[in-house]
Parts: sequence; structure tokens; C-alpha cells
Amino acid sequence: MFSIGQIARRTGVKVPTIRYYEQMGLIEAPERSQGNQRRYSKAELEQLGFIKHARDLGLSIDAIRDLLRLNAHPEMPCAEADRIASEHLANIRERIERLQRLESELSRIVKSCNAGTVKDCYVIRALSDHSLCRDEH
Amino acid sequence: MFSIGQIARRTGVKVPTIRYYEQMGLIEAPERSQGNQRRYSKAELEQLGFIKHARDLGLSIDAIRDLLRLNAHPEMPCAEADRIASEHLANIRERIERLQRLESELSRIVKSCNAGTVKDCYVIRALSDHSLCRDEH
DNA sequence: GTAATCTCTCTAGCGGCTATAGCTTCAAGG
DNA sequence: CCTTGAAGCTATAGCCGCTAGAGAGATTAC
Repeated sequence: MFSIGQIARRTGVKVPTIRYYEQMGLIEAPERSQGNQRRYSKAELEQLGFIKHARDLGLSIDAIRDLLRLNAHPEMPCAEADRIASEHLANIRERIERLQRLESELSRIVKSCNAGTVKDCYVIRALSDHSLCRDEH
Repeated sequence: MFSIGQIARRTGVKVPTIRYYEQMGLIEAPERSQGNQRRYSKAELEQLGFIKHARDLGLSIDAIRDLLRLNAHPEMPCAEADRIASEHLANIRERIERLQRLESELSRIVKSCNAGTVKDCYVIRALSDHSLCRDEH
């Protein structure tokens, strides 16, 4: 049996975050010690590792809830898990594209500024005047 | 003089967002009509355009506040504006890199899954077992 | 036994909005 | 001039995924 601090150290998920996950129904309320402290089994520790890994990959709490449900039913088809992961991947790709557009615009703006006074500053001028931009963002 | 709805339409910033910006001190409280409705000048309309543009480029409210202050002092050196923009650019580049790492990991995971049952699902297995990952994320 | 460290619950806050409720004002048409 | 419907007002609460803090009690090491 592990205390909340122990699973926090082992998984890298902070203590208040673990309690938050419990509140959100991501993890079940664990057993308690006589003094009302949470006590986790090895299985619960591993499940938290699963959650941490999924969060690190950027999956939402809702998506993780679904994945955990699937994980609990090994005989079900995994199309749903694939769908969740694929959707998330598409989402990430969109964000990358958007950020890359911003990157190119911003780097152009920053490069064009020859650090004089504000009145000639290309950074400020570009913000004031959309026509100085190359494309939509 | 423009009503809040008019500047909302012209700038693409939603009405409640404009009121929120006022509350946050991004824009000054404008004049009011006799019936206590906000009335904006052309200058205020343009300032909101500046803000919208900066938000579209991903700048934070705090950064925009600073830029607006600079914008109001055309004779000051613009090094500060450059610093804000460059920092933001660095920030964007970091996010892109991080997302690209996620993208490559997730696409590998999704590709490896041959859509059988959950128990063999590579998506689920990869989440459970960090050693199936190629690098840190 | 005692001191240090955890852990407990509860509440509030972050950023950047968005939504809702219940009201008042404005502008256009008859 | 009056009515109607759109637009505006304030105030409050909610979104996500935590994080921070207060003030209390539990556990552990010595």
C-alpha cells in the first residue's frame, strides 16, 4: 500500500493533482487508513502512470476517461481507442500548423525591426496595421 | 462615435470580450451615452484592432498591455517591444518543438495499431508501458 | 514523547474568455 | 408619438487543468 505522496513521487503526478483526478472521476476513491489517509494499491499506481503518460501526450481528461474505460475491457474492439488517438493527433497537427504560421509571421516582424524608436518600430507598426502582414493568422 | 456592437463587428472582437478587456485595464473606460451605453472614438476602435491583432499572434494580455504603453510613447526606444516579440517568438518555437515531438510519437503509436481488441491495442499498451516510447515527451 | 513531515478538507485563483439572467436603452417603422 | 425588437447594461458563474493556501489531524523517525 502506498500513500498519496509515494505514488506522487513514483508517477511524477503532484499530490493535489491526484486528488483532483479523484474528484473528476478519473480514478476511483481508494481505500483509507484508520486516520482517513488515502492508501493505494499497485494497480492504482499503474493506472495513475497510464494517466500521466496520456496527459504528457496531451490527451484531455475526458479522452483519458474513455481510454481507461476501454483499458478495463480487454476484449472489446479497440477502434474507439484508435479514434481518440487519431483525433488527438489531427488536433496536434492543426496546432502545429497554426503555430508555424505565427512563427513565420512573427519572425519576419522581429527581423524587420531595426530597434530605433517606437514610432518607427516595425513590431508596433505591424500590430497597428494589418496590411503589413503577409497572410492571415 | 461607435457603440460596442459596432466596434465588435469591425474588429472581430466579441462584445463581452471588449468589456472584459476594459475590466482588465487593456482599454480605458470609454465615454458613455446619456443612457449609460459605451461610446467609442475612432482612436479607440483602432486600439482595439491593435489588441485583436496582437491576440491573434498569440500575445498575452500582459504583453499587450506593455505594447500599448509603448505605442503611446512614440519617442521611446523600441528595444522593449522587440524583447516582448522575441520572447514570444521563442515561446512559440518551443511549443512547436514540443508538439512535433508529440506528433511523431503519437503518429507512430497510431500507425502501429492494427485495430484488434483492446488487449492487443498498441495505443492502450503504449499508454500503459512507457518503455514502448521512443523518447521523452 | 516529541518533532518533523505528510495528509486531510475546503476554498479561491490562474488566463482568457463565454454564458446566463434580469434589467434598461436605443433606433426604426407605423 | 408609440411600439417593438434588437442591442446594451451589470453581476455572477462556468470552462479546463490544475495550483496555492489555511488550518487541522495523522504518521513516522528518532
